[in-house]
Amino acid sequence: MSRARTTARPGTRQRARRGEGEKLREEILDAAERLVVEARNPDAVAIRAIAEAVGVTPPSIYLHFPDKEALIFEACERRFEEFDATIEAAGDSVDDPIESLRRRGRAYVQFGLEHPEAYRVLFMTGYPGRDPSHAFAGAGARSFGHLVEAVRRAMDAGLLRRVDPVVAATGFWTAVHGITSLLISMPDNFPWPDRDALLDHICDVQIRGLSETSTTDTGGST
Amino acid sequence: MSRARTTARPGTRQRARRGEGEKLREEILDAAERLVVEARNPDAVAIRAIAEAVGVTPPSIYLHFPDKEALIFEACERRFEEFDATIEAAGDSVDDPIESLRRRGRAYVQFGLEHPEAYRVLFMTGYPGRDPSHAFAGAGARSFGHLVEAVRRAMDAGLLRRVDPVVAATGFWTAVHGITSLLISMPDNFPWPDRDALLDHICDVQIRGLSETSTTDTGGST
DNA sequence: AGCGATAACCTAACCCTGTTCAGGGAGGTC
DNA sequence: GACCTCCCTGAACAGGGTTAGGTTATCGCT
Repeated sequence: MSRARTTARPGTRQRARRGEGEKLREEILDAAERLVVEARNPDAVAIRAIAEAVGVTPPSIYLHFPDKEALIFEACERRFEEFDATIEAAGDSVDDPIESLRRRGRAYVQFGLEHPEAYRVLFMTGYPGRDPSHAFAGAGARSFGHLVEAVRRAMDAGLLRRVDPVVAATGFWTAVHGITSLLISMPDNFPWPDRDALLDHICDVQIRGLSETSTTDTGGST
Repeated sequence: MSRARTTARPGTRQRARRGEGEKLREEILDAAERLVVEARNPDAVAIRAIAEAVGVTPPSIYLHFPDKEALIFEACERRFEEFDATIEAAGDSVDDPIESLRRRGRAYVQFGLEHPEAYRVLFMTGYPGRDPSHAFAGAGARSFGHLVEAVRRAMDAGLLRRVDPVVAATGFWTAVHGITSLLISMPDNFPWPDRDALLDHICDVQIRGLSETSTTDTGGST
């Protein structure tokens, strides 16, 4: 209960036994995630601070991670599985495919807002040149596949227009990402309308926009 | 045409005359914007590099900007006016309020992708504690006001459902921001569907979702 | 013309950062 | 006990943002 977690002199930590070198790796990831959450800003947490929190010297970090960016990314990436599971649970909590989609959207936003640092690192801070595609090829692709299936189920039930499910799912994703990321990155005093009303509206527009037979025939552009 | 723009020894620059101290400020902003675009990453451009590009020493920068973040933000903020004007022009290029909204959406995404660094700084990199609200209270609020009016016009023409125009405009904004920001920050090899088809779909869903009398009655969610 | 005031800028340094290189010390094996 | 190997340090490098204090050029004024 009273473990000294915030600081630890190097040497404090008990050296890992032989063959248990990976133990330090996990401790580093734990500390990194914790510090990122506390600082509410990945750039503000220093490698030295992470090392100190673990009770180890900075170079030890580089025995397990190529650079800081990879470490931070991996620390945040671990939330990805939980992210997917949370959304799936929300989606499975109801039978109606439409309501299921709505709950998925709400769960997505809620999870993002509950883990803004991880969400930011995963979805908002990719720079050209950097390539964390493995993350999106793994847990990300799986999670996206779940969304596609949810959309497809609604289509099969005749509740949504038959468009390309992948395009529809991508559009749904970008919509919920839009509000999530803006809620995270806009200044605290940004003049948002009522949040719940806005979220309801956004999900509503998605569902309506994907539904059958709207009155306005959306003709081609140009 | 052959001005040495990339480097300049301090002292190279001719000292501004009395009362023209603000000249350096503009030169700094120009250099900062140029370097950010070249580096495609705001964090990668150093104050020292900006100073050198202008032909001045680093401390001179702090005579005009409180810190690096403020400098970079202001350099990117200057695009905001142009952003608004571009969207307005696109929206005014057609009479039909619905098609006008669609063109606004497309113009928004296009502008964001043409100025990804500025877009990122303005809309994707706000951290809690940082407060650039003046930007959104100025050009941002004006631009958003234009969008609200465009939505209201479509409602007045009986083409959109009568919901709160501010909520509808906010939802529209978050939608186009969603795809814009993800196209900017996802890895280059991310498996996007066809971009044009996706953008058309997204605008389509927004329009349909805001239109009158969809078949599915979207009941309240708990 | 000369002088002081002051705006405009520079010199030098501080402290912190990510990262590297070479070395030391504990655990297990013979 | 000797040795080897894995786990980790000590010390340093190169570069970053930022600051305290000094220097220079310009301009109004006499």
